[in-house]
Amino acid sequence: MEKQGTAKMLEEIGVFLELRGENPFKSRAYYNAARTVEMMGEEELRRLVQEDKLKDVKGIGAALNEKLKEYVLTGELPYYEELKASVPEGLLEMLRVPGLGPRKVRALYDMLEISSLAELEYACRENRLVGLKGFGSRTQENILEGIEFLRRYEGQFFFIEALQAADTLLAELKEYPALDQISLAGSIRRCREIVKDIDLVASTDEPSGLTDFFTGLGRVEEVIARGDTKVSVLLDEGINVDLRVVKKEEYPFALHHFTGSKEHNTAMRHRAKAMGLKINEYGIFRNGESLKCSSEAEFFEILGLQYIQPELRENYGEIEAAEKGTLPLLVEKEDISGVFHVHTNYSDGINTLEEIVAYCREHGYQYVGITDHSQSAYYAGGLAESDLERQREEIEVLRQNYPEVGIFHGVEADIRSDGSLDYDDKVLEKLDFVIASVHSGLKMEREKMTSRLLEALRHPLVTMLGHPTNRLLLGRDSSAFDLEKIFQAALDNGVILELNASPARLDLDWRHLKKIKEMGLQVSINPDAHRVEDFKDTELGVAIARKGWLGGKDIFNTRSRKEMEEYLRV
DNA sequence: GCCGTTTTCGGCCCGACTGTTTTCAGTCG
Repeated sequence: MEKQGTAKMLEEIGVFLELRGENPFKSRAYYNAARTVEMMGEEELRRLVQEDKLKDVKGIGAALNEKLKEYVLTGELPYYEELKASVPEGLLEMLRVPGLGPRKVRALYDMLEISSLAELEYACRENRLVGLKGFGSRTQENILEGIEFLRRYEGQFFFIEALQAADTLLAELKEYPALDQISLAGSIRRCREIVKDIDLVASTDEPSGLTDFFTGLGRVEEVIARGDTKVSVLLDEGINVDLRVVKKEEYPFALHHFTGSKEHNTAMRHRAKAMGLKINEYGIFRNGESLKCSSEAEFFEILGLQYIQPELRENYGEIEAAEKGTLPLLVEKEDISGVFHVHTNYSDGINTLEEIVAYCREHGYQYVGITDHSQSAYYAGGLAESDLERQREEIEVLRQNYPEVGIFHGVEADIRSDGSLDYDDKVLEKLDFVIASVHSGLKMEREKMTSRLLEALRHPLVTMLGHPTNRLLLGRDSSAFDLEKIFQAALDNGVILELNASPARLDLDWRHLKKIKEMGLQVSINPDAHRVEDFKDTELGVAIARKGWLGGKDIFNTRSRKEMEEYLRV
C-alpha cells in the first residue's frame, strides 16, 4: 500500500518536526498532506506524480511536491531518514502518555536525557522531574499514572462496545431533573469503527448540579478533570468519558463542535470566516454579535449548507456537497429487507436452521441467505457435499412450513490459494448463491493475492465477495492486494461486495465505500451471524454504509424478496 | 510548509483545563 506508507511517513515527519521544536505550522502542513494522500485512490498518488500534477493539489506546495516525487519515484526520502535519525526512537512512545506533548517530551530529553518510556518511569520514581522548569510533583504523578494507563488499557474500543457503554450512561444522565438536552457527540456520533472515548454534550441551567450528578454515578471510577463546563472521567470498564455542559442557547453549537471531526470543524471555521462569520462551540457571530440559531440544521443553513449527517462529518467532501445540495440520501436500517451470510449449527453457528428461520419470521426479515463454511474449513466444521445435500432437504421442508420467509441456500466457499473455490462447480450449481471468502493465506504477497481474488471474482457462480480485506479491527491488518483492480473486476463480473457487519471486521472500510458507489457497485450488508443475536450487527453495517455515503439503492439487500428471487433466479 | 481578487509576506481555527506560575505554556480535542 504505497499511499498508506507515504501518508504514515508524512505524519511522522510532522511529529519529528514538533519534537525538534520547529515551526508548528510546518508540522501542520505535513499532517495535512498526510491526510490528503490518505484520501487518494490507491494508484492516484503515483499517477499524479507521473503526470506532474501533484503540485496542483491543495495543500501540496513546491517543497512537498519535490519530496513526494522523490519518494514515489525512488522509494526513498533522505530528508525523512535524516529527520528520523535526529530524534531518538523512544520519544515517540513517550508522546503516547496522556498529558505529554512534544514540548514536554523534548524538555525531558534535553534536560534529563530521557528517551524512552522505561527511562521516564524510572525518573519519575526517582523523583527527578520535580525540580525541572515547567514540571512539578503533580505532573510527575500524572505521568506515572499515564504510563500505567497505557499499559492497562490500550485505549481503543470497538464502536459497538463504546456505543453500548455510552447508551447506558446517557440513560442514567437523563434522570437528572434539571437537564435540558443531552446527546452523544464525538467519534461515536460519527460512527467511527474504533473510538477512544465517549463524548457527551448537555445543556442545563444547573451545570454544577449536573456535573456532580455525573461524577457521582456508580460506574465512574475516577474523575480525571473537572471544570465548570467540562468533566472527564474514567468508567470502571476502562473507557474515558468527556461531558461538556453548556447553556441552552449554546447547545446546537456545542453539539456540532464536539461531534467534530476536528477536520470537519476546521473546514467549517474556514468557511464561516470567508463569509465574514466566526464560529466556536458557543455560537455563531457576525462582527461580535451572536446570531440566533436553535438547532444544528439551522446552523448549517446559516452557513449556506444542507444538513450534514454526523456520520459524514469527516471533511471528505461533505461540505462541498452540502453547498451544492448534492448530499446523498443515506440508507436507513428500516431499508434492509433481508440478510445474507448466516451460519448454522451445520458448521460453526449456534442455532439450528429452524431457529434462524423462525427468528426471521418474528423480526420481519423477508428473506435469509444461509451460508455455512465449505469443506476445507476444518476449523469451522466446514460442510462436505453430503452435508450440503442434507441441508438442502431441510431447507425444502422449512420453505413449506415458513412461507413468509424466503430462504436462500448458499455457502461461504473458501477461496483457495490459487483462487479456485472449495467445491466443484456441479456442487455450487445446486445452490441459490455463493459467497466467496479468503480464510487462509491472509498474508500472501500482494501480486499473488490480487490474482487469487481476481480468479475468484471471474468464477461465474460467485455472487458475493465476503469480508474483502480480511482485516480484524485492533487485531489484524488488511490483506495486501490491488483494491482498484478488485473493485473493477467485481463490477465487470457482476459480483456484489460484502460489507461484513461483524463488530470486529466492518470490512469493507467506509473509506472505500464512496468510491465503490461512484463505480456503480452494489454492497451487501451482511451480519456474518453465528447466532441469531448477531442479526442486529446488521445495524452496525448500516451505520458504516451511511458513513461511506451509501443510499438504499447502493445496498443489495434492500431489495424485496421478489426482486431478490428474480435476481438469484430462484 | 502553504496560501493569496485586499496579500508573494505574514498570516495560519479556537477555547478549556491543568499545573505551573504570579500571568502563562503546554496539552487536548
